[in-house]
Amino acid sequence: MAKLQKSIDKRNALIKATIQLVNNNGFHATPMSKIAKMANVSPATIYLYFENKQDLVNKTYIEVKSEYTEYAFATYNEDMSVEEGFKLIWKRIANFKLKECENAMFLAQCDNTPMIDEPSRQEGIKHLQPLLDLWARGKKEGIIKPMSDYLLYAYAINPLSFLMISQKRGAFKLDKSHIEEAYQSAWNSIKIIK
Amino acid sequence: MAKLQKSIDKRNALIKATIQLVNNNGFHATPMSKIAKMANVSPATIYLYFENKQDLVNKTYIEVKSEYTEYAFATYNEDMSVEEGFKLIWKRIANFKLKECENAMFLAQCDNTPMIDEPSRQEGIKHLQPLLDLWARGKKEGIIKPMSDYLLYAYAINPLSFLMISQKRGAFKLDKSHIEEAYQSAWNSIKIIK
DNA sequence: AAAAAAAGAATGAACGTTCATTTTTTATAT
DNA sequence: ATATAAAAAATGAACGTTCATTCTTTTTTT
Repeated sequence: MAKLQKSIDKRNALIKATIQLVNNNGFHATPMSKIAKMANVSPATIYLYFENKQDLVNKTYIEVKSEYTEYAFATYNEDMSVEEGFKLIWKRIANFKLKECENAMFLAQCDNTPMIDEPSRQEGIKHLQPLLDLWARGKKEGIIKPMSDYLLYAYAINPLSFLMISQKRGAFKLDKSHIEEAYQSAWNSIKIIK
Repeated sequence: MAKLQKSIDKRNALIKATIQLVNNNGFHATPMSKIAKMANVSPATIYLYFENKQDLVNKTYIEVKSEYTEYAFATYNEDMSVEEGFKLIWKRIANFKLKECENAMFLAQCDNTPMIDEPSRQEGIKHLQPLLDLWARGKKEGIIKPMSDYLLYAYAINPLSFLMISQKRGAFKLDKSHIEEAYQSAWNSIKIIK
């Protein structure tokens, strides 16, 4: 395996170009030649950094996913109460989807299509563990509904992806007060109602 | 425009093949030749029924979307109470996603990628009007939170797509009791809590 | 017998990837 | 410091393949 110490820049440019082009055209309509052009690189150069197109997309996915979860959990620690912790993580995720819209869009597309191969998808899922741990604690404490994590995720987190996609399409604008309403809906859907 | 009265069968076979292949491989990895083969038809024959590949996918989307909304609203009428009406529509939608998994998966992929062109997407959205009307009524009656329809949709309906995709990937099985839990979460996220 | 539908083979363009070469960087010797 | 040789990185052009689409011919229907 070659080292390629020099050009992390070039690699980053390729990843960035991939994200933008796939977001706007989909995987099938973004040729390597366009990715190269947008990154100011020869097509052949891509193959010094990635094995092939699939590898480029897989690696891009994993990289963006890490960035996402790192941001989401950056300020969380396990001493917080369940409600407090959830609120914090949720807000960070919402914030990421607003600020890093391109990145978040790319993840959404990957998560909803067969674009990414299965091992890479699994790799991406691992990073969510702290949230699952929080939920486990919440269930034990009788604060969070004793439901499958898939259900919790579907109601607490996934709606943000839909909202972000809608916003990207220009159909609607996600502002501060929407975020607050969304949070209430998310929390109401997973908390135990006394 | 040619009539082609004879072979609605052939057209249906093409639509069905498109759905299956796009579901499993994505748009970019389903060549016309494979669609033709799966439909027992010559590649050239596709062009008697559709203008080109994009048109084939657009038409498939609109057709499946109609089927979906027709099913969703089939037993609903406007005399029902808001809660009753919502529950009914929600359950029909959930049922469709379980029974017509292939179709629902195809819609989810279309809705989350740039696969479909914008006019076709708009066309598909129109069919949801009865649900939006119901929500408008619910807001007026003080039963449903006065939020954007996008937020209501994100929490009440969209999670089902996520659950279906998870199920398709084999990660988890959506059974009767999950559906009930999901319904409660959906309703709790959009109703006004007294 | 004429018209419509379907087929298979053909076409040209686009694509992912590789190849042969050039440019840039690094290491070494003066 | 400078010149030089070796290694690494980058490139543009080229290759082989695949694909969407069309053309010509055959089959089926009217």
